[in-house]
Amino acid sequence: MMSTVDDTISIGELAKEFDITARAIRFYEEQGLLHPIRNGQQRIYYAKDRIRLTLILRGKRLGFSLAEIKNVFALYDINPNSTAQLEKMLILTEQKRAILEQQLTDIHTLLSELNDVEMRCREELQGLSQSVIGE
Amino acid sequence: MMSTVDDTISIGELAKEFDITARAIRFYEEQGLLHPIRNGQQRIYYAKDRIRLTLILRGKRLGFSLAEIKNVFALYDINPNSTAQLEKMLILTEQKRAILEQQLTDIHTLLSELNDVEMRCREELQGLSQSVIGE
DNA sequence: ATTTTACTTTACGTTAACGTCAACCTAATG
DNA sequence: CATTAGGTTGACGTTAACGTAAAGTAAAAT
Repeated sequence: MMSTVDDTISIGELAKEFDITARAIRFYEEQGLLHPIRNGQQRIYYAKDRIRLTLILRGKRLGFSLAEIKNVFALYDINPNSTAQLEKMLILTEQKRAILEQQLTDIHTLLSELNDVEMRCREELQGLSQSVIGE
Repeated sequence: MMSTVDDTISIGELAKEFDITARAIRFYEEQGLLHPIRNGQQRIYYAKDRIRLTLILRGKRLGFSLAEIKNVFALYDINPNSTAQLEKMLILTEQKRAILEQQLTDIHTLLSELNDVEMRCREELQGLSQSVIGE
């Protein structure tokens, strides 16, 4: 067998690497988010597919739908020739930005609230252990 | 009619205020996230319900499920008496914190990428207008 | 008095994002 | 050569978070 020193991986390896199922990866392909090359019947994945997957999962963590993520990909893929397209793209990016910045403030709010809960917890625990010691 | 100067509102008003449907509000109640008082058959909402709704919607924006949001509410509602409960609570808040901080880095990454796209767009547009002027 | 208007419950429909078989292929291994 | 370990394509099932339609109630306005 030839020493095929390439950077390609199978769907199973890719799944393991990203801790998702092969089914999910095939689904992303169905939805047009991935376009792996075939070796006969089997899918083979390159580094660029890993990058795509990274972007997909990040988008998901942020609450974007797969359709929205596909749109974002389109922003990168379009060869921006027409002024109209470019301006549409600017509008889209602005919308995303607004959502993301709302999320930023949401997260900061929630984090500080979590801090409060945590502090109250620790104080309670402190009090409990004190009363046990005191007994 | 008496000048019932109270701070209560109907489901319709609440829906309008938060720009969601009454159905959604009833659904949150079904799931145990809201507990409005009744006036006969009708639901009436107080300020504390508004606060709850604010928290629900914020949680949703951050990608939490309604079940998770309910759990977070439980964190506040529990009268924390047992050490075990308090420690369980600390574990939960830590998990949330980890997720939120992951989201923070995700968002910063995405925002800077959006910046790149935007800049490239503006440059393209600049180039186009230049070539038009030059003609 | 009747027509709006706003509410109620019940219940079935919908969409996204996969999970979960089933039935098949195919390369490597004992 | 039979078996295991991966992969493949259907195709149907599942869950969350509501949407939507039907049928009834209750107060308010005409």
